[in-house]
Amino acid sequence: MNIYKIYFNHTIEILDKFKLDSNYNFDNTEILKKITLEPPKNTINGDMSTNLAMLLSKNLKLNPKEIANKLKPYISKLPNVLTVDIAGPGFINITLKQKTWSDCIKKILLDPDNWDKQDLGKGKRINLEYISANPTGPLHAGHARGAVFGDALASLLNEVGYKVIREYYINDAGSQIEKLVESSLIRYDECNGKNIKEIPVGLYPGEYLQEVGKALLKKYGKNLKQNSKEDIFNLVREVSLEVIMKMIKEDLYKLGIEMDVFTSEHNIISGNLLTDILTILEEKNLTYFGFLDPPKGVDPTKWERREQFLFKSTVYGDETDRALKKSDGSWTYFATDMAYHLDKINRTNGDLINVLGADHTGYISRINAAVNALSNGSISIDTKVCALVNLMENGKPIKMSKRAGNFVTLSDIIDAVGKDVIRFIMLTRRNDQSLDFDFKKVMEKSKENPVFYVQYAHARCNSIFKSAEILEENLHIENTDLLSGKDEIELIKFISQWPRTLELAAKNHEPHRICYYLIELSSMFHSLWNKGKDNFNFKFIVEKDIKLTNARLLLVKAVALTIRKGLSILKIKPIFEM
RNA sequence: GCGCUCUUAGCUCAACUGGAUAGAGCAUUUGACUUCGAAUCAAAAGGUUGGGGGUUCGAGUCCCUCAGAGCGCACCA
Repeated sequence: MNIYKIYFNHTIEILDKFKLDSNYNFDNTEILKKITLEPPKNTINGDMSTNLAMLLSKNLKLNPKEIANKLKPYISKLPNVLTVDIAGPGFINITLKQKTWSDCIKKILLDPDNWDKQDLGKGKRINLEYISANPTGPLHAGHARGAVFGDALASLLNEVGYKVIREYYINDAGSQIEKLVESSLIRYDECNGKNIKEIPVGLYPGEYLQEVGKALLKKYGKNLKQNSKEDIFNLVREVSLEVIMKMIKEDLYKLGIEMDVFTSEHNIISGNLLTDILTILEEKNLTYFGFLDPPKGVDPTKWERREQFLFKSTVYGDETDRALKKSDGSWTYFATDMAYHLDKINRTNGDLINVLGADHTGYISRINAAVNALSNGSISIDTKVCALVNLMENGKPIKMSKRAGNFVTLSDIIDAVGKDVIRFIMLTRRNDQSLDFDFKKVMEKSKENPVFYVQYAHARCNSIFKSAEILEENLHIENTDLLSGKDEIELIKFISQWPRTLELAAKNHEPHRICYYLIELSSMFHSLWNKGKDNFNFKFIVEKDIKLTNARLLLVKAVALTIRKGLSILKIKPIFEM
């Protein structure tokens, strides 16, 4: 039950009626795209506001206010309208009867699980690829943001009716895997009692690889190296990946994340997909052997002009064409990634979303071109970029150096502050803005810490039920029209905006909106709570008035319910007692 | 050098994707606990949305330009 949607639909009906009645002849397809019905930013402008008159003014060549006046009678006739005002440059502001709002609480509580359900996705499938960290070591702090962002987005899209596939791409091919194998072998020797001294530069020095060494020793004993070179490589590769992916999965699990699909780059390469993309591209005449211009900034002495096998990504807006094969004839990373995207397209039969780190922004346009070419433009891909996270300790940045080995792992952070705190804080900024994560601040029990602030509001709700000595679920859903205080009604209006917030967050792929909504809802609730301190009449529990108390407790219940809904999308546990 | 992403109050950030007087929190000043949890609340003050142009009924949001920050820039992954 999205009340704003209901009146939005009324507005569209009015447009049709108005067109008919007034004999105006105009094409309203543009207007239908731009028409809005929103809660105004400032509450003095009523409950809902539409820009319809302003949009019509272009077509009718009339002053928007004049049109608004003509529309006014139509809107006044809509159900439960108290007043219609024309304001500013031509906004039509609607105020509904108070009872409409108090009735909302009734509707919400009569169907608490489903009142906010909306089927935007209509069961459509979406493939959401996120994290996809290289399988060469455990996840570190920087991975947390993309992980949480992707996971919250998946959860959010599921909530509004999409069928989301949570996918992780394992980059288990290429030179970094060769280095991993080499590094693992050193650790194997170490476990075998050999003194290994320092790990050579360029290899992976992390001690976590000792786990791989141990696993190798356990599985193959002391004679692993008697196998052929190729066999050793494959055996070590397999065990290394197994051990490290297990670490990664465990860390993700600790963060509340379970992926649906893990796809291996290695498998993509050994399958038929690369010949498939070649067939598609060649059919469209999108490949050629040729030369690329040197990029402007590159040192000319280092530039070597050579012929390459290229994909015409410029056809789809990329800045330059991209190489598909290396000079030794093997496929480039981009080519296999293209094949991987074809794989996703085939399996998903729906749109794609990629969540990347900020250091991969330069990669987006070529992937867009690839998806466009491979799907004939029928599949859309949205790439969300997560900006940097600055780890701080009490306002000062924590210096990390991979070489010195003192980088903070994801597991460290989870152990330090808990998964719920990480999940919330990582979403308190838009994804494309960099974010400070301060270990001290996120653990603070004060308003400065938004997780605490929201949880505290929820705990307070619960505390009221305890004081009233009634269980939330035993409240009778009646007398809601006793909710008549200005702040009570404002709070109800804000709760009524919840489905709208969900919709906006889902459509724009912006889960941070959920966090901001919850913070504001909590703020309104805390405020109302304190009203009762200034004035006895505003307390939720009014000793001598059971009916009024019941009505107010229903409002509190709706607040608690909405906080829980929001948190559950973020996969955060609500706290009932601090 | 080229491209992408950014720049909003002293600080950290929002702003319903083009809407009305740009909103919060910190910090500052001042108030509210014999009463449902003061871990909270109320109020004041704080702005030429980096500068300059343009598009239109209307711009933080779109276009151009300049300045600054971050990231990326032929076979790596």
